Amino acid sequence: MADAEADARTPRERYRAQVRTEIKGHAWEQIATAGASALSLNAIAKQMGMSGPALYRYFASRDELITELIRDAYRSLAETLRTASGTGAGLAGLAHALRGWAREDPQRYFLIYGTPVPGYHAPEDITGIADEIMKTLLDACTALAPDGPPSPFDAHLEDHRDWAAGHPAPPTALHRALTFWTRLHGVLSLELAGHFTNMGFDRDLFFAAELDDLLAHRA
Amino acid sequence: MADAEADARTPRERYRAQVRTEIKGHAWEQIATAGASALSLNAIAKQMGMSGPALYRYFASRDELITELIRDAYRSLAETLRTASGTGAGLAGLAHALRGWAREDPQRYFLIYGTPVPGYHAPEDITGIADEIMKTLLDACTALAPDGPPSPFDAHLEDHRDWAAGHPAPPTALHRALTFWTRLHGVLSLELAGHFTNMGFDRDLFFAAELDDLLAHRA
DNA sequence: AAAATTTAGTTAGAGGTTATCACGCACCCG
DNA sequence: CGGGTGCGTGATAACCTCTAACTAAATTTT
Repeated sequence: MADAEADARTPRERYRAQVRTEIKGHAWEQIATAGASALSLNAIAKQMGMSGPALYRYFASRDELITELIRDAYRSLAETLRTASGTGAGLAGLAHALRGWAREDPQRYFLIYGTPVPGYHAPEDITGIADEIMKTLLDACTALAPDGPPSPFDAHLEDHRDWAAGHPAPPTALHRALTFWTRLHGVLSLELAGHFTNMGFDRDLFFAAELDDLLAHRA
Repeated sequence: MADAEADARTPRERYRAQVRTEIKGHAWEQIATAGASALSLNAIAKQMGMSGPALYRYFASRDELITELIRDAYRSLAETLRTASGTGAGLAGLAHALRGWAREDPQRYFLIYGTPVPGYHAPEDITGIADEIMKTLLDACTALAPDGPPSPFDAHLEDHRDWAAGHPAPPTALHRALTFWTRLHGVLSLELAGHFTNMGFDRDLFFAAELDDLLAHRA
């Protein structure tokens, strides 16, 4: 969890960066145990032994802190997937990396893919990270041999591939990337939210089955 | 939106029920426009022209109000699906009913399937409604002809079918019900959260494609 | 080195929230 | 028509975010 802003020039900046990451550490702890809506700047300050308003030297508002956490979550996910992509394990490797990352801290996953708050819009640079995530996903999908003729929806995607940001993936790969995303999110999100808890079946097996179907896609 | 508790015996109970539903009405309004975490009892009271603590005559706490809203959301979804099931449109009908219901009020959908708050556990009777939803889903899946030999995961489900609550669905139907749920939730959840907004493709077409794949499932 | 500036942290306070309490008043039932 | 029941009130406590004014310390400039 080495923070990028830990190595700064002047001692002042070093200290400032260190306090910022310590604040974020306590914030993550609170989020993991009580959810993002229960995050309290006051409580964080108390934990750090200083009084409330001091935190406003480091984050302009509660929303800015949360935005920063969202940014870090995106960065962490992007790095996890990039690493998994580097091992050459393909789409399946990406899937298991995603699931591992999500189960490691469910609330972090929900910070990205959970209930949206109606007013909120993520800052521009975050969509950049999201694009990188999509890129590694598209890479893995392109690596798979195209299996069968493009479906009608594949053709539609071919005509609306702006979101691929110039990635040279064939239309079937575009489609597979999309379904990879939505299907795994479907399983994962319900699993993490505890909707499977009294259902008795094996979550690992179900995820694996869903992944298999995703990989063994015929035309 | 006729509430079940609207027709009560004594005038007192009638009035009480009416006020309760009016409170819930304002609550839904707030949730739709600002999300559940921004729901404020105080604001509701102000809207209704009475002062804060009065609402505690009708709901013991903010949590109890939200729980009641969740209950109503489940009931509404169950009824919607039951109705769709009655029209004989099959699984596809259920899918479109689900999507229509979700898009009608995204925050209501997320109240059920969105980010879980770590401490919270839904009361017993809500799981009963969830069971009914699963039942109508299993009915529709059973109505479809079983297509091919059961997969290994189908076999696993056959051994862990407690969640089906005695429903006589064949294992392939159990599996299809599960994937229907998770896959459509995956698409729907990301769509409602706005993750598709700048991607250019047609959400209706994508949903239809995902549904087609779900229905045309080979072995 | 001393002075000036920047920055961290403090307390006080405004305005918001949930929730409890004690009280008055009105309604409904016997 | 009297008396219990229940509704709504204001006051209050304990939180919350966030602003403002001030102190003290560290850094930078002269």
